[in-house]
Amino acid sequence: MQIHLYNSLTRQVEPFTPIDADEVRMYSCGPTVYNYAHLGNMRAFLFPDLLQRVLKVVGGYKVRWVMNITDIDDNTIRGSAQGSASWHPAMGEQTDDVKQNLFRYTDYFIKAFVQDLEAVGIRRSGFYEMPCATDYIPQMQDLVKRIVDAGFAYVRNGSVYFDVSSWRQADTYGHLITIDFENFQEGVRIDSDLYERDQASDFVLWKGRKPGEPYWEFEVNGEQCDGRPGWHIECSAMEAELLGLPFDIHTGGVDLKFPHHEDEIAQSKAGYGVAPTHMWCHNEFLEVEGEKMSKSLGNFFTLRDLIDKGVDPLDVRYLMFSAHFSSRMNFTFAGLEASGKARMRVQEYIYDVYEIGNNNDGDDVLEVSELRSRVFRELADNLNTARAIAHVFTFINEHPVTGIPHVWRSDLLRFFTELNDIYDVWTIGPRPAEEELLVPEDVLLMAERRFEAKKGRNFAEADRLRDEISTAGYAVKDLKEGYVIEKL
RNA sequence: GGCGCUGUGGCCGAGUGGCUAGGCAGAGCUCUGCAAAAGCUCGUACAGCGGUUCGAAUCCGCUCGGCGCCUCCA
Repeated sequence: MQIHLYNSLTRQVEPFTPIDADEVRMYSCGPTVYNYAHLGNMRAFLFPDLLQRVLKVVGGYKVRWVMNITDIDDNTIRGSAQGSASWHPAMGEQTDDVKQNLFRYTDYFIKAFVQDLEAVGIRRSGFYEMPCATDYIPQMQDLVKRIVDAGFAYVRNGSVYFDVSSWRQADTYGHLITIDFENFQEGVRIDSDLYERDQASDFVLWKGRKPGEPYWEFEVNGEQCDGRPGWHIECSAMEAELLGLPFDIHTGGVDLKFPHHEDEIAQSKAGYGVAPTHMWCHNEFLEVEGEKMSKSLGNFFTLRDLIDKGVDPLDVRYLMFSAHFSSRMNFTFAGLEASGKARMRVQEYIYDVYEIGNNNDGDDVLEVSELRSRVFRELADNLNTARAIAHVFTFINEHPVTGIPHVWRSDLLRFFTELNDIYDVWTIGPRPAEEELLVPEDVLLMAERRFEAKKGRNFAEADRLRDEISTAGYAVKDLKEGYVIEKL
């Protein structure tokens, strides 16, 4: 099915066609690993996961998906420095080797990050590669040199800066946003690193080494420039190395449009002579309880915070899919709970489908294939998950499983399997056998006594025992014959 | 200040000028000793004002509110 996507570059929805017919190449801006991923991060990573799955399942493409990990920047340096408050005992002892410290620090958060991704159904197997910036230093240095050689960068005190004003004479600077240069150049940009720049608008490609910080040797035109890569250069270099230029789709959060992505475009064009991609897809921000998520407001949540509260991370995944990725989303606990219930309703329906009896009243399977094309059409249309799932619920409402003819069964199962290749929040299989709950003896006994009391129409005693059982953490529910005990 | 986004029923959230998305909550009914669970039924909302139009949540203008980027935050 033809996929349509909103392109931030052209500001419209356009039909998507990969450059190479047999494989879509896609790059996503990943995390800086100095902390646990928060909910906003999860949204920014669930977006490309959804996208690559839709490309595979609905578009029928193979996908080569790369998401970078920024492991060298001010934050990771600060976090791994001697005496850092964010150094975790599990990282081991700090050594005298600052680079060693950096890697121990980032390794810890990379592992945590991958765990978090897996928890919300972003599988490691979905990626072609998750490159760390520090593994591609030579490629970055090569790109920096190319830009210098092309005349669009200059060295100043051991750092290398991109020369925006000379670039503007050669090409456009401001593809993704409209830059007001009058305002821009006079801007109050304070360079806290005390580096000199020709203009406030120039950005750093390579940062000269500072005492006590990790660095890599580098020489530019005879000048010694030992230091570390700037943030933007990482992506430009790794894209070229792992995907080749130009590739098909670049994703990231809206906040990265400027300066990060704009600078990426400028660097790649200046150094490689090619724009990285012609399709930029951005996800909007996540807000919490109607306000921007921030530590000071006390509404800042990592995925781990929620898991600690007993939240099923798959409910988080489902919740993120309930709104369009291009609109801001308001995270609330009520909404999370609603998502959990909605998700379970579909799950129950899937279980029920497995139990469809020999009902041969109908033979028309068209409705299932119509459901499939309706749902997939929405997903193909710029990933409209909200409308897609609405069709599923409409179907469920119109077709209670008890009235479904047996001939629909295999088609429904095939549909839900396909859908779950994208959503990945359900179990496609028969309802699991009633787990033998590890119900304590005394609860079993109380339940049995209650049942006897009930049979003897001693309802007061029955209710009293039910209260006692729920105090113990279990719920007893009556069936036509007998009862079941569930954990609360 | 510059650039841009946004305001939908109790909550979340789709909506391409005309055909009352969907979910959750809530209410009623059925079932039940009572509950729970389940099933059935029920919601005509689009910030305000004005305009364009046969017709506006949707287009235009203004007002009010919220938000983002311009600060190495997804």
